[in-house]
Amino acid sequence: MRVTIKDIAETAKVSPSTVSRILTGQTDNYASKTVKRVCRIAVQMGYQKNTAAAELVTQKSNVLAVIVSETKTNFSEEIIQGIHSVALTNRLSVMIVYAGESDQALQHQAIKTVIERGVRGILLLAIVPGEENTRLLRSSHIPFIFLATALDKKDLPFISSNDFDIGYQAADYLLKLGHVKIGFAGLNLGTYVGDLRLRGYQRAFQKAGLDWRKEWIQSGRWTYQDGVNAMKGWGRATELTAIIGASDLAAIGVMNTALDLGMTVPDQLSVLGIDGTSLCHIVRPELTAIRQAFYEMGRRGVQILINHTSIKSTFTSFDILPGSSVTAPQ
Amino acid sequence: MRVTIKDIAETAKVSPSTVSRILTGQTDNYASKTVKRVCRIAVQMGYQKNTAAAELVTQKSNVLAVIVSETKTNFSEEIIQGIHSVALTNRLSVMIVYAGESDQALQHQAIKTVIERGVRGILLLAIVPGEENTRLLRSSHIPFIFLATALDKKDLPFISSNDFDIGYQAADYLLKLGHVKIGFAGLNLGTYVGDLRLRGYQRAFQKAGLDWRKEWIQSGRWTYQDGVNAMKGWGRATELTAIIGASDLAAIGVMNTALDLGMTVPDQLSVLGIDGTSLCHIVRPELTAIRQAFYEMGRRGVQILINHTSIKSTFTSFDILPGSSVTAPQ
DNA sequence: GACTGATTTGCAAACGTTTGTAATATTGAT
DNA sequence: ATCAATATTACAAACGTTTGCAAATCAGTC
Repeated sequence: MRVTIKDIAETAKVSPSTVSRILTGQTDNYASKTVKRVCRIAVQMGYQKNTAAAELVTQKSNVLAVIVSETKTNFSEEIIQGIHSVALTNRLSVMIVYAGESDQALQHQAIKTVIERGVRGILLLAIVPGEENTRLLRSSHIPFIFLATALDKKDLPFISSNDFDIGYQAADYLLKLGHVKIGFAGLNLGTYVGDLRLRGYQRAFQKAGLDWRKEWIQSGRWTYQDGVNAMKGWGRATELTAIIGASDLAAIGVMNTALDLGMTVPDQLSVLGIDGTSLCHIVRPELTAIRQAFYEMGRRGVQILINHTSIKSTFTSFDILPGSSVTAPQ
Repeated sequence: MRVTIKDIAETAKVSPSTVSRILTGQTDNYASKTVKRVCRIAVQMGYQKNTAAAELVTQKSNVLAVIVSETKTNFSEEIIQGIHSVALTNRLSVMIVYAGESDQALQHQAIKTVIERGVRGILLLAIVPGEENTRLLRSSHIPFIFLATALDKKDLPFISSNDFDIGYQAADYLLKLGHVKIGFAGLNLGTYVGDLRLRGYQRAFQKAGLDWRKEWIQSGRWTYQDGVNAMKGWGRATELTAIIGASDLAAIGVMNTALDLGMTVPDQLSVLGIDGTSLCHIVRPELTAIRQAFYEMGRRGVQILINHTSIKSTFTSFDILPGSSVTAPQ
């Protein structure tokens, strides 16, 4: 029912190939009056290109796929905005597919869907792939890159912060302020990222010639609730004078719970977040945090995928987002 | 270079049509040993269906398009999750395209993109379309529906809350608690939604036999900053005893600013949000809010689009999300 | 008016799948 | 062995676009 290139060709008294070339902008070899007429008729008839047909014959698509984990962190949005910004200037569409965080079946489904669509590139957000899904990605010969999560396997390309450095800098920042008993809440231990951040934290203590204790580390899965639980566990009378939240949400969980327990932040307890998302500004006191370059991750990810250079892992930088939740120990 | 249905057909010594039918699950009319063999070979050869080709011939796609406004509200995520949940069970993919909030050119671009892709349905999030884009949508004959924003034009289908009722209930809730001087911050006046909420607010006053004053209404664009500005404008010595934020963010802006001014919430000033997103839980005091059924909007939107019944506007219900930011006047 | 060269346009194949219809193979009864 | 009925598979067209190459048209020159 839709009007096709053929219909236009007929009413314009030219061949379909002429219409096609004109509509795709190859107007150089055409008389300008033909170009005008064809364009006018196309608009008049309400022509809409059939992308499926075009992609079929050209064997390529203008869609970027983003596979997002369901995880309840909140930085995805920022990354996706970065992705969109570059996609827009390159006339690429973005298709977003959700996959469970570690549900390999859902992941598989998502990856398969986008491969079958022959997308131009695949960006995987905060996703840790299993063996089989790694194979699937590779076999597709579609460029792909992982964002916001470093990976164990050295041959999978990713863009993320250096998590060891994050752990190190977070601890170092507090140590330099004079804190010596520093908690770490909500870390997902057992994951590559979680373990790295912890090692960075430990290294900072080592460099400072100080000891850390096991009970200062409360693991979890980066969530608000993990922060709440950690703080409840330590309790009001804790020896800790500063706490690092493994994510902004975890940090806010810690902070709110501390406040609920009747403690003051930052005077009695300093709280430092990791991520530096917009949440930091809307809580009181404003959260001081290690700010990751999420927007930049998204931008760079797309750029790497569409430049046909080799796809290699890189780190984005991070800095301190100043707030009011951290101070020197009183 | 990718392995096609033909390749499978050759190695399996059957015709392409056999392979196609088997791979699409029409196994009823095939000998089970053929089915087994074909499936095995397909997997072995690493076959991935070419969706573009399939969509071209079947003339339909399994993609739902979501057009999202860039606006800095934060409920989109919840709606999108609702959309995904229904999409998943119906084996539909979701393509998300960003468009400016009221930039008609960007909107046009986004709509055109998804139409050209022949998507199965279009969901427009918090978008107010212009004349031309309305025509474009209509002419495509693709089912579409607007979410989270009611529309002036009676013939455009939407799913949203009844904004008049929201304004009414928000004011009524505070009036019933005994407040009589109630502010309203961040409303985007001049938009259909903003005006409706204000009229609801006014009606509640009227019903209570009370008067409201113009300077109690501070317009804006639903943002955090608008809340901040409104509260700064009223100042510490305001006569107001309660304030409605036009969005959660606006309410939080009001609340934080009030706290920064040295006021206490809710004792000196009650603050009520509109939306009821997850933000309400992470601020202190927890924000009491009118909670809209965003997840439900997403779910219902998809259901309406894929059931081939007529697409009509409906309202979703809302309720009060209890928090600690509202109390009776002291 | 024929020839040249440049400009403009058309032909036809191809992309990989689906599907209506036709063809073939199989089975069981005679 | 023959036949009918059924179970299984193959043929071929179609979807709407792009694109290499060939064809047609045109302007200018002799």
